[in-house]
Amino acid sequence: MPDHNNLRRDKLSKEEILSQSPLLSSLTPAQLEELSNHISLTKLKEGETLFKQGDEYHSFYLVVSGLMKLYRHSPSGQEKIIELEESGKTFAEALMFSEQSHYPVTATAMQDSVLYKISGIHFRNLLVESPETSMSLMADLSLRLHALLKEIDNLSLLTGRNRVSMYLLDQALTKGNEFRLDIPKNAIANKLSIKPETFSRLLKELSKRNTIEVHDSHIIVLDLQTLRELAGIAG
Amino acid sequence: MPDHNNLRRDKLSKEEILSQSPLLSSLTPAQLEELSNHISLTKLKEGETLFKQGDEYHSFYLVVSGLMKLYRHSPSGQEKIIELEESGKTFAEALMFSEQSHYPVTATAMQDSVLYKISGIHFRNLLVESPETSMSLMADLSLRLHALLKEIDNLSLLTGRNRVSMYLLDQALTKGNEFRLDIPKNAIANKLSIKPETFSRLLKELSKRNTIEVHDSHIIVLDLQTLRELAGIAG
DNA sequence: AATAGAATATGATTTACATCAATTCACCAC
DNA sequence: GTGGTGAATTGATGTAAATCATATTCTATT
Repeated sequence: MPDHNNLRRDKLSKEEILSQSPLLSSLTPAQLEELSNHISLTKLKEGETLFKQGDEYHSFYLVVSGLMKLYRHSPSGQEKIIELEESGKTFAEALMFSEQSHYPVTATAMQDSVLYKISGIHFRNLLVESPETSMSLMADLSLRLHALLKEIDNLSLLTGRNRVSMYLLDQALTKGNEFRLDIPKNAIANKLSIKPETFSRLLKELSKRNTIEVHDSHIIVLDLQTLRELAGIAG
Repeated sequence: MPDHNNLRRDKLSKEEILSQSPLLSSLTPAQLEELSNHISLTKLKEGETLFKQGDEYHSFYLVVSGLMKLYRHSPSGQEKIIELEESGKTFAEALMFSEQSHYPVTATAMQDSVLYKISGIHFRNLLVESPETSMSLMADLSLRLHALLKEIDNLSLLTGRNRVSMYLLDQALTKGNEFRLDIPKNAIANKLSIKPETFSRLLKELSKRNTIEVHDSHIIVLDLQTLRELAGIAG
């Protein structure tokens, strides 16, 4: 319901959409024009898989609309969501450097999605000619590294309870004290590296403590302070 | 008098040592010469701390000799080793992009160590003129990204038992079936995100199953196949 | 409306660890 | 030697979360 942006987006030209991405915004119009020939539109229905972990790399992607789930398979058949990419985000661009590389994750659409598919080789060539772009890409990579470091912290240093609190806190701070969980609960649980059952129990526990109120996916935060404490600071 | 090696080392020019690093190898002699003015030698005794998590960023480092431990602090005072860097490796180079940035980890010497300290800003300026170097830096960043992704996998998908097996397997494959643990056991445990007690118990368990033999830090792998299975494949 | 199939919720049980505590051992200073 | 500090081991106990099992929705499709 809330997403007016997507409708707007469809009216924009390829170049306009592309230049909204931090990764591509430092390209000159000429460069963008040139690259544009090696960019194509990809549409996916919910549940469709774009590429699989281990597939040979050729392109990276920009999410125009929809929601992509990037996840890894373990040998035992479990999966772990690494990232959920929403409109405006690029993913799998880190791979264009290692010549002969393979996707380290599987990418599947969680909603009907529209993506731009951008040729890794051609973008790479562009980088060689545009130090500016290289710089901004490197800055982006460095940001991601930070985010992953923090994720490792969370996994190894915090409990599931901490992570759930942190997630709710984060949502409350960006969306206000009353909000909807916009992703299915089992996906959230996975992202937080706990089982859906545990997620459910933890939500219930927080309700009982009167820290939050839960009505299906509608959440009301009653006690931000407690949530902060349960999150283990760090926010 | 007897120690020719060290004398030799000292005879290697700064440039020669530096150019062995993948990150610096694509610089032209002139560029390297120029950068050289912004590189200095740093010596650390075992236990000394180079920089702390949160310190303001100014330089990245190349390990000439020794062993550096990079770790993060949790609010509750725990620490988690993110990386152990040995000779030839560079670290903290991902930060040179964000202007006003801070080290995301603490770096402490685990042995007496010698490092080159390389000015982030100056190196960054060089990148503009050296697309090749940018590429290799981006490849490096992208590798690290992968490594962290894998670490996240390990933490969320595998058990401590899996990780210990994987660690031993890895050691066995690189050093042979009989090897020494070259890092204190408590540091290994930390790297694997388990407690030293648990590490000890798991080693014992593997001994009992006749998968390995343990004599203090001397390990003999008896059954590589079992180790492989316990590691959950993936190696 | 009827039924199948997900996603959720709740309960009972098990598991892998952490935690707490005590002991031994090695290494170093004096 | 004596004592001290810190690493490693071993044991007893506690606990978070997974697992297994069963309801309870909720949604989608015919």
